[in-house]
Amino acid sequence: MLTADRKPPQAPASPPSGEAWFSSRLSEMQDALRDKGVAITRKRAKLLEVLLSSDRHPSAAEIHQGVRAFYPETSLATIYNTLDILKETGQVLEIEFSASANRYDGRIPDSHPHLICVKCEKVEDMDDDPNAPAPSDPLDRVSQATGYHITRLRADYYGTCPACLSASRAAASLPDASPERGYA
Amino acid sequence: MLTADRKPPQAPASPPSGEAWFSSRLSEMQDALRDKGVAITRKRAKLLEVLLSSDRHPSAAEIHQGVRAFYPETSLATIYNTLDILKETGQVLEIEFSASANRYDGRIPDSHPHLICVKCEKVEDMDDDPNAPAPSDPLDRVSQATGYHITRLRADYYGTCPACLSASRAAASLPDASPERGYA
DNA sequence: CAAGGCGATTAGAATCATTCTAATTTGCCC
DNA sequence: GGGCAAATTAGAATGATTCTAATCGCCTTG
Repeated sequence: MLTADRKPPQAPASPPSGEAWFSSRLSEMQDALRDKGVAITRKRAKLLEVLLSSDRHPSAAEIHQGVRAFYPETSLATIYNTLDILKETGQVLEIEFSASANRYDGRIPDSHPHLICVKCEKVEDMDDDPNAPAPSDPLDRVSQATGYHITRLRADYYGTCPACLSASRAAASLPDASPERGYA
Repeated sequence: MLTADRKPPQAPASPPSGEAWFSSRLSEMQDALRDKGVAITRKRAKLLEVLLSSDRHPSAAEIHQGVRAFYPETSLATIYNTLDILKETGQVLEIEFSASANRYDGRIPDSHPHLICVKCEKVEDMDDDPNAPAPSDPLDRVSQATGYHITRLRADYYGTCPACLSASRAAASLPDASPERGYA
């Protein structure tokens, strides 16, 4: 269910709302950009607004349109560029799809489960803790709780494997280790 | 449920192995193709073998190489084509990435968690039930259990949202509903 | 106010996995 | 052996994302 309150860590927040939340989250993102040493231009500021104003986890193209409503000269490159910075600073969560455009969550940038409609491509936040006790099949449980007909759970843990960890430790002493391309 | 042989939860799963397992799984896939009414050609048979022989969750290009070792004339289109059929029949799990090639799991085609190294792009099965009781932060828990340094959990539920469900129900009576593109 | 510098921005080209297309081949049924 | 549908192919098309090289805007300093 999509409940509506502050929760302990790991239980992602519900659809956040309210002017107070909005501006505090906005400052957070702006601070992160400032800390990174990049300018908060008008277009970037508008991008943040667009990102926080939508609960539909917009794609880069949708954000582009939103910003262009105010600054028609904005190019897609600027959107991607800024999203990259936000990703680096952990201020936006990128939800990857290979068959369609990636979607971005600026409201709740920490890992949290989503409900993804395979028909209309809606992406919603879910307040379910995937590690909560499971009385029954999780697909059924979530189906009942949400009204979706859930057919698949994607639960993947991203990190650095033991081999790569020791490789980087080695690289820390000896300079010039193998430069590895990853999913980071 | 996730694997045939029971393992203590929360370890990197040892891949299924053994000749018995291999041929039974192979028959399963072949039967699924037959049921679908498609021919099991030599190239397709080889593709299945390649898929089951690797525990690295190969990409389409890697599968292509594997098949080409035996049938050098094989084109990538055939690989994608056959993978599509396998996806439709639920015989292969596609793990989507937007920044690099998708990966395919033919050994365990049902939803299950993966460990994904963001450096070397290794993809491993994990025998963890994400709905098991969580004594602590799941990222820490999985890190300790696996030796990975886990930084992100992607936990997304795919299904059909209530609105699309009633739309299809309507479409069942009245013909000609809106044809919706999705993540299916 | 002028010059210099540097990050931000731009348009368009490049990339790359995946899908499509139209033509060709294969294998099976009669 | 001829015919036919399915399988396969090479190569073109697609589409999101990234890259590139040039330009812009703005701040600082003299």
